[in-house]
Amino acid sequence: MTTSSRTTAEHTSKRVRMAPNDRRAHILDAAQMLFFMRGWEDVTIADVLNEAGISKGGFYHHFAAKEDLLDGVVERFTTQALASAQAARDATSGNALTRFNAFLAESSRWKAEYGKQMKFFMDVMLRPGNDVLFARITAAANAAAMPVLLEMIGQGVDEGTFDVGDIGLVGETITGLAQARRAVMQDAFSAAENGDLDRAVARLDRRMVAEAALIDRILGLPQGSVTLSNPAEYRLMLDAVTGN
Amino acid sequence: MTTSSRTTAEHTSKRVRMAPNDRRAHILDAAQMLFFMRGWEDVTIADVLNEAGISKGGFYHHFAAKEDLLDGVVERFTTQALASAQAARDATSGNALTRFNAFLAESSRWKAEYGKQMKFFMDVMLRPGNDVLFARITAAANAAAMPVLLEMIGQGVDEGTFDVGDIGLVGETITGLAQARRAVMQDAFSAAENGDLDRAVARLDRRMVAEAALIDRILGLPQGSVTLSNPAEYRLMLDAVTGN
DNA sequence: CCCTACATACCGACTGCCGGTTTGTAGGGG
DNA sequence: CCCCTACAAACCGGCAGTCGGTATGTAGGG
Repeated sequence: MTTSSRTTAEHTSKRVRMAPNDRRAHILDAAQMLFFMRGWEDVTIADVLNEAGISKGGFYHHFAAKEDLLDGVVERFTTQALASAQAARDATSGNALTRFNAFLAESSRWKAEYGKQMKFFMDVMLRPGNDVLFARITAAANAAAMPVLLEMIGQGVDEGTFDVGDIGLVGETITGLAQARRAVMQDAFSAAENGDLDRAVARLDRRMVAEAALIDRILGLPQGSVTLSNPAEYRLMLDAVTGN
Repeated sequence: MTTSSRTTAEHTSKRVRMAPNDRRAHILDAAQMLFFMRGWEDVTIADVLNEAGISKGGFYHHFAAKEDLLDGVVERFTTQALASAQAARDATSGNALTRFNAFLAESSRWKAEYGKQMKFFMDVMLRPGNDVLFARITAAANAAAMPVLLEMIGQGVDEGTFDVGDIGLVGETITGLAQARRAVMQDAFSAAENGDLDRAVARLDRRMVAEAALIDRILGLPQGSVTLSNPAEYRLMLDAVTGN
């Protein structure tokens, strides 16, 4: 009934003033949605303007360039994505392995919860031409996750739980694993879409088990220490896709 | 004095007919040089036209789009880069470890030989905004190197030399290492440019030793099996930079 | 309490440039 | 001689970014 709160555009052409932070967030919402659906190169400023229901001048009052939008979206998204996992790590006491596993578990849970959006995400990321978006997001995510990772590995080394050569290298390798996982993810997603949910879950789980075993080696842990397998959550996440 | 063979542009506007393959290569030369110096987004078709001394019509007669240029350059470059290493592997007989080390050694030698171009390469790749170029090249290089890697790992597993869980995952992890190395490389390059060659060599060598140790673990080999350290070559490569 | 002066959010026509297309032409092999 | 291919050059549509101007507050003096 009120004049405000339109979900999509529909120019009222009435000028609405907002607090800078709110407007920024509002524009970022529109941009993020478009980027995740259609990628970076395919989305024009005009699209964002239309979606956000704002003018060009208004936009450029809050953002210096199209690139700024990317930075903003990427930062918000990665911060969000990491926050819960980091909190889980902080809330867990005990030795490094326990905390590391808590971190991984919460990270996995987050992905399952946002399964549907992850599907869009993955779909778009995989399309060639969207290397930019993907590179930016993974780079930002890695940069954000790295100190968290290193702190845990450092604790493990201090405790004598972990046996590691170059800590930084190990951190990079582990984030590299998550990065390389995207191909498998895409595979699983498409399998799930074709109705073969069991196969999709199995494929993802097989990958995660292999990754866990590799990380055990890398950290100098006995096999079975790191737990990454959680078929139930994979099923949840992949199911969210088919349920559309 | 002759009308032909200008190194840079200077329109003669005289029509010169070339065999398609030659012209293609000629354009790729110009494009590669520009891309490596200024990146992908910053180079316009007009720049390439100017550098190659050809018209737009001529260009689009040989390439369907700007993207095609990227593909062409990337493919040529990665093929070149991998060829010698692959040949070294093929020429070496013996167990998997021996062949793997031969492969790594030749790959390193190639980088040392092309040190100067590598410097440009790294410089450009590191600049934000060139994610596309970097992503494409690494993706292509990984794709090209993967079968070669997998063949060797497979042999090692069959022989019982290697102890590996998921072969594909191991391959991805190893290529991931090379990918993550770029930051260290950039560090070393800039240190070398500031005259601190010893420090640069030491830093790179330290990284390579750590990588080798990690790969030992990943492949289930005793420490010291995989050799990646070669300070003399690092010095050669880094020296080529300062010698400019 | 209101009016003025100023700051800031916002608008929309306009521009320069860039990737790509179309139409025209030279020139060498058959 | 001629025709097909390699090339030239004018042209086009669309995009990111700019700029002069307008609406919406807000602070402070009378």
